[in-house]
Amino acid sequence: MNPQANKKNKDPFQSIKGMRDILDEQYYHFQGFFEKAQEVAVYYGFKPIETPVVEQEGVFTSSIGEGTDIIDKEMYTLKTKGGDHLALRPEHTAGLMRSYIEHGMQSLPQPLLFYTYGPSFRHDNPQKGRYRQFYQFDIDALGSEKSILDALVIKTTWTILEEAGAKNLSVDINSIGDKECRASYIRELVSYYKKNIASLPAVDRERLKTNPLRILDSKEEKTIELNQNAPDTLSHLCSACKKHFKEVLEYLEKMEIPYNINKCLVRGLSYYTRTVIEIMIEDEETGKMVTIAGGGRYDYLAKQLGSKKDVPAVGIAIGVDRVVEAPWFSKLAPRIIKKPKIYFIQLGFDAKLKSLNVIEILRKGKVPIAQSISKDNLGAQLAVAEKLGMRYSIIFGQKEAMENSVIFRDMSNRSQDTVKLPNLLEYIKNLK
RNA sequence: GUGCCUAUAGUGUAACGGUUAGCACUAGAGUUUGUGGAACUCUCAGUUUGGGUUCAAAUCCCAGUAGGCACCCCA
Repeated sequence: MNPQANKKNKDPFQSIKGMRDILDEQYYHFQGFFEKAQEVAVYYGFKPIETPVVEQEGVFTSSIGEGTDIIDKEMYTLKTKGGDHLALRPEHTAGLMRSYIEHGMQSLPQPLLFYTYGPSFRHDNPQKGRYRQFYQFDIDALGSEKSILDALVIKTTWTILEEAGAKNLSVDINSIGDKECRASYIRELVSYYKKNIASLPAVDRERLKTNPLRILDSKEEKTIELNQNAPDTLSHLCSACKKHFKEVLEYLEKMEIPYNINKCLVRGLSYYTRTVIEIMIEDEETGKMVTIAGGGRYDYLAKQLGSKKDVPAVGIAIGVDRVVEAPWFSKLAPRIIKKPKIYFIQLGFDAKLKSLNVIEILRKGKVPIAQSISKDNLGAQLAVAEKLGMRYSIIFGQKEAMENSVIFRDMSNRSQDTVKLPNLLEYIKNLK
């Protein structure tokens, strides 16, 4: 068998690996979360923005950085018939900054606070809470290097997550410095690892060449041991970075956000500077800490995207799939779902014909209802209404259809009135 | 990209290598049903895909695909 020929055996109509349909309850969970997140973001002064899902490949390669896994093996790239090299966004930040530069937003009063959300794409192997098409909610503050913005972004994210039901969140924070101090720090770090290269596992030797900072959050036991005595970023910060970091921590204390300085916290993306953040929560099943939001400051990204001036900025992305699937998620209901108090029961063909008119009256009167169009008998339908916890039901049968009226039944005391259709809205209004 | 585990109607499940792949729920058609969780009748629908072993494969073997878990990486 030729294994290459087998590759073509894929069912052409099957949904692709790592991608899924979002339906029913789950759809509402996403929608409910996005509504709540927007509400909080707007409250803190963030404005909505939406950038395209596809960008020129260069937007991501030059910002996220070649040598990172995201670019080297996880990005969905495509070539158009016209020969353009495009890519599905692997995250929101690069596109957001591209938009800022392209629209000359430097000339607006700074900073600009944005939120954005939607799908991103990474060609990664799926596992729990991890899909190839995944959803992020991003909070970003562009155009200022003030430390209060780092704190504001954290605070906003924190609040969104708490409103979504998260308890006992933990914030890991670190500073990886700027161009003043980072280069010399990395040099020192590299020389430290080189000195101890004998006890450095193979994976991390590889990282020493590609991205030495990442050795700091290695999971290799030997490396973790080694990292205890590794030079840490904080003591190598230049005075400006040190001050910035200290201020961020002060703000967090004022806002009563508990944080944990994690000297081994670094970021894989090459555009990060100074503050790096990760917000984690304990997974109730495994007891492990799971990252549900992450981000940091990216003061140099703008220049990498062709801006003549630096645009200091800071942002965090929430992994929405992980939030919505978590057992603690409070299943926020979207606003379009109104919880009805009235159950509409219809009996017989004539009633069904006319029932649409009755429903239209109720809809215009903004009275939310639930209804059954099944042909169950009256008793069964009343039972359903009972089960759904309806306070009232409207019974509309042959007789009522003839008489242009409905029976309005109070489920709690089983009393009922016959109400003429023209008086129905008035009658309902008087109930409340 | 790597490793381990898994795959039977829409869902949940059953079937020693051996009859026509069974059951429940759901769905659809119908009968009955005018006041608090109805009954009955009928119907649709399945062995993930491709190979192999065998007289015989849902069952054993190989590969593909998808899902789960872990690594890598990351939100």
